[in-house]
Amino acid sequence: MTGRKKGTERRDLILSRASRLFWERGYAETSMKDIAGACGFRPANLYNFFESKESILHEILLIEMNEIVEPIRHLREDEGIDPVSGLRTLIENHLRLTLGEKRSSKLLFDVSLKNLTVPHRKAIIRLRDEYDAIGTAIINRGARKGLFSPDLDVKIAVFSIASIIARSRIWFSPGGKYSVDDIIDFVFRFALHGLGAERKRG
Amino acid sequence: MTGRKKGTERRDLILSRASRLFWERGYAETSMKDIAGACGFRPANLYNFFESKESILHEILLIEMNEIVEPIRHLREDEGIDPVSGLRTLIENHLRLTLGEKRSSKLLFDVSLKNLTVPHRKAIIRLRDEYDAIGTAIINRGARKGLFSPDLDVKIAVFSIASIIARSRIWFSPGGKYSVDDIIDFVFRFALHGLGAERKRG
DNA sequence: TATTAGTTAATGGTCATTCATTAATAACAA
DNA sequence: TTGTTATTAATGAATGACCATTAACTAATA
Repeated sequence: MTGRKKGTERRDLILSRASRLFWERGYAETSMKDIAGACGFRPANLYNFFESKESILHEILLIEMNEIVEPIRHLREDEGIDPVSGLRTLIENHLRLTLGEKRSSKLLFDVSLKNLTVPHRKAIIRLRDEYDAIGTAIINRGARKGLFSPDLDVKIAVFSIASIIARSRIWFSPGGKYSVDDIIDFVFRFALHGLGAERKRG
Repeated sequence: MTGRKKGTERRDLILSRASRLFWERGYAETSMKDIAGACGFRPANLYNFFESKESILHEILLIEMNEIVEPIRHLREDEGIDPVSGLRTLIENHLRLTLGEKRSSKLLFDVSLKNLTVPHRKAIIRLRDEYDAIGTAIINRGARKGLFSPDLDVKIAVFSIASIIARSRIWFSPGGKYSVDDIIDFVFRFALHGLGAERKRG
């Protein structure tokens, strides 16, 4: 009666179901039994595909962090791109991923880093630092061009914008008053003005 | 050999030590043994002062949420107060509490609501809603007076500002490059401009 | 035949909580 | 002041549940 599927297929299934559970309930509150159950098999079988619970978390964070960073990586060095539309791209990409299918009310990234082993944690933090560097580069370029306020601390600005986005998970309810595009428009305008850009209408 | 202290004194000790642990490690990652150990006695003794682990969490959240809301409660109705300085007061009070002594890298509020029983959760959410209502009132008043942009969604604006503050816990490091006052100044300016206030220097 | 998805059962651990008990203090009576 | 009782801080030990992980095994497939 035991069916069989290809290996990578099973890995993907586990990652996807575990991701959903981690986001919904949190890492500590999700058991291997829960994950196995959501996949339709027994806990022990998970160990045929992953070393440990922690390694599942690590792989999920790695994948999702890469999804955030990869589409905007080119914005870091490219001097030709308008800083304002660079900012818009960063915000839009990050928000679409944050409020997309896997929507939930928890903050997996913020909270679960401590559950990782040191090398695993370093790998995730490297990506987070890259995100920060991209945002910093865009804003610095804008400030140099006189588009943004010159005396604003850029590091805190990037943290602030990322915070609004990351935490939108908590209060956003799909099908509610606001669409994802509404949020994108708002956050873009809020950030743009926050950075000191001129307003079109006084 | 068993010493004795007054009851409320012990309750306060437990709340203070548990709060620190919850903020540092998270609720699920903190055991009753940990809390008892931090207080200098055995787990069983905790049940002489609290009904359960969950009730400890609830009381902590209630106290700390009240600390945030109480000092700004009067701003909700008071029409006489300048909206800009009202905004400043809200941000400053919230940030000082967020980055104060109990500084840590976790987001207790955001994450641990699910660990509460329904009535306990409702009590906390009522306070969170009150916070939102205060912020909304201030910004609405400012928009009516022409100080802030008239076509900005006020609800999302309040969420955004609160998100920057709540999440500053994660990246702020005391004794580092920035002081708490630096952060307050930044967030105030960022929010003020984000809301569409005129800038002093173009 | 070799591989591997999947199983059951067991291991050792931790967890929150309860119970019965001890001992120190407070409250009160004589 | 002394003796008595009630209260309560604090304990050790036990309970039952759940946890991540391992080992030994089965069965389908390539």
